[in-house]
Amino acid sequence: MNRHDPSGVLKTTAASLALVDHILELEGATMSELVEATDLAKSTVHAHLKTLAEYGYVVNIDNEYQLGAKFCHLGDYVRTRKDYYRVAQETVSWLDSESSMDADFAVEEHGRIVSLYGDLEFANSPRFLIDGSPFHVHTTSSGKAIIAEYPETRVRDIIDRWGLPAATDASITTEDELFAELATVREQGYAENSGEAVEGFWAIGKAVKSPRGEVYGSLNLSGPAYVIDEETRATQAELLERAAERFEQGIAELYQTPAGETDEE
Amino acid sequence: MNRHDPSGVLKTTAASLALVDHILELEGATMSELVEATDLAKSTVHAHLKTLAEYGYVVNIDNEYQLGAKFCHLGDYVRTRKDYYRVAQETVSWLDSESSMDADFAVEEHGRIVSLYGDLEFANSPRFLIDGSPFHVHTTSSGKAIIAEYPETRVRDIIDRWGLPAATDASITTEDELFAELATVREQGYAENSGEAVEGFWAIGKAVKSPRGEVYGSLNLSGPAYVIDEETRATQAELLERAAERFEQGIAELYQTPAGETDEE
DNA sequence: TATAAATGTTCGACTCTCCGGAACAGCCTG
DNA sequence: CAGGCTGTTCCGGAGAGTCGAACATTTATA
Repeated sequence: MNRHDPSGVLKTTAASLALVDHILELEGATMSELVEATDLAKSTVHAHLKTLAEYGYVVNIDNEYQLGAKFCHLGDYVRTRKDYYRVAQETVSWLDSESSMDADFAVEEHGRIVSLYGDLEFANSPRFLIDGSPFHVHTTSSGKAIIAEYPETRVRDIIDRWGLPAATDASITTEDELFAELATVREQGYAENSGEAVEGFWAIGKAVKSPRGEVYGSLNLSGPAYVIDEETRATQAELLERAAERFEQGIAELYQTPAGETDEE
Repeated sequence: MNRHDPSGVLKTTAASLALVDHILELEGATMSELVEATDLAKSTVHAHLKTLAEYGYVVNIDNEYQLGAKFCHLGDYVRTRKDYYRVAQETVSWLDSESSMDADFAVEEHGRIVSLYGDLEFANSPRFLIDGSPFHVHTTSSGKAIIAEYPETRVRDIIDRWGLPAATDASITTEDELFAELATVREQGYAENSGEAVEGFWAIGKAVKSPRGEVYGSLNLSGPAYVIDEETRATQAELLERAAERFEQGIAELYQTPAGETDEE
C-alpha cells in the first residue's frame, strides 16, 4: 500500500479500507492472512471485519473473507449516475461488434484508470493489478490517451502521487519517456500500448471530450499482440476514430434535447 | 439507517460507511447535506470524506461528493470472482434475447437482494431503494424465489434482521403472508411480483441451484405490469423455466471438466 | 481417540485518536 | 461589501480503538 500522505486521514477507517484492499489483492483471504498482512492484533482485525460485514462490504464463505455483492450494487450506481453512461455503453457495444478486438471505455479518477464499460473478465481483473487499485495511467493506452489531454501540471501531480512503477519490461518508467510519448499521442490522435501493462497485450485508446473540451474518458480496443501488423493497426485505429465521433455526436445530441427527459415522472 | 445490533462494530468505520450510504441515498451530496444527515461536526465529516477520497471511494465534483469509480472496479471483481459468473452471464443474455422483458440474475447476501447481471439502469437504481442497501427479499420476485428454498430458520433470521417494511401498497408485510407466499412459490416453481417493490412493475423469478442443492441465486424477468395477461404470464414462466435448465446444465458442465482450467500458469 | 492448529468471539484496561467547536481562507451570489 | 457556502487547520478532552490473553469450535494431523 503506497498511500502517500496520511495527514488528516482517520486511521480506523483507513485500516478498514486497507483490509478491503488486502482482500482484493489476495483474491479472498483468511483471518490469519489478514493479520499477517496488516500487522494488527487478531481481535482488531476481527472488529474491522465485523464492521465491514455489517455493512455488506465483506462476506465470509468457508473460512475465507471475500468482498460482498454490495460492491456490485454501488458500482452499478456509479456507472448509471454518469450522464454520459448510455452514450458510452452504446458506443462500446457498437465498437465491440465492429471490431475483432475487445472494446471498452475507461475513465481516470484519482490518477488511476478504471474501466467502466467493457468485458468484465479483462478490464478490471485483479490478476493484472499491482496493488488493490486500478491500472496506472502510464501503463495503459486509455491512461495515456486521457492524460495527453491534460495540462502538464496535472500530469505531474499524478506522477508525484503514484510514481511510474513498471508493470512489465516494456513499461514507461521515466518522466521524459512519458512526456515524449504523450506528444506522440497528441500527434497521431490516439495512444498505443504494446505490452506495457500486461505481457503480450496490445491496445489503442482515444480520448473523448465534451464540446467544451472536458475529457470524459477513453475508448479502447485491445487484444493479443501477436495478431498485430501494420494493416490491422491501421484498421483498428480507423474504427476507434469513428467510434469517438459517434460518442461525441451522441453527447451533443444528449445536450441539445431539452425535451424528452427521463428524470421526472 | 436501521442497523440492528451495533455491538462490536467500530464506530469510526461505521460512520465512514454510513456516509457512503448517505451519498448513495441522496444521489450525491454536499458537505452541509451530509453534516445534517449524520449529525456530526463539519470537521468530522471532512475527515471522513478525506479518508474515503484518499482510498478512491469518494470523489468531489462541483462541490458535490459522489461515489468513486473504484466501486466499479471492486464490483467487477466481485462479479468475475464467482465461479458461476460466465454461466449466469450467458443465461441472462440468452433470456434477454428470447424474452420481450428485461432479464437479470440476482443473489441474496446478508439478507438483501443484489442484481449481478442484467440491465444496469433498472436493477440497482437507487431511485427504487429505500435506504442505501439493495432490495429486501420479501419485495422482489428474486428474493422470494431464493428464500423459498431456504430452511425456515434462515428465513426468520432475515426477517428478524431487516423486518418486512412495505415498499408499495402491494408489499407483503406480515410473516404469515410471506410464508404462505413462499409455499405458493414452491408449488408453482417460480415467484411472482406484482408491484410489490415498484408501483406498476411486474416480475417473475426462479431460483437456480447447484447439483448439491445450494442456491446460487435467481433468474428473473421483469417489465411494466400493464402488458401482463394470462398468456404472456404463461409464456414468460415457460421461458424462465428453460433458462433455469440452461443455467443448471451449464453449471454441471463447468464441474465435470477437470481439464482446461485457467487457474494456474 | 487424542493432539494440534486453525478460526470466531469475548473481556478489560491502557492509551491513542477521533470528535467537536471555533476560526480562517476561498469562492460564489446578492 | 456583506452573506452565503465549501474546504481546511488547530487543539483539548473524552470517548473509542487497540492489544493481549483466554475460551469455544471446528478441522486436520498423529
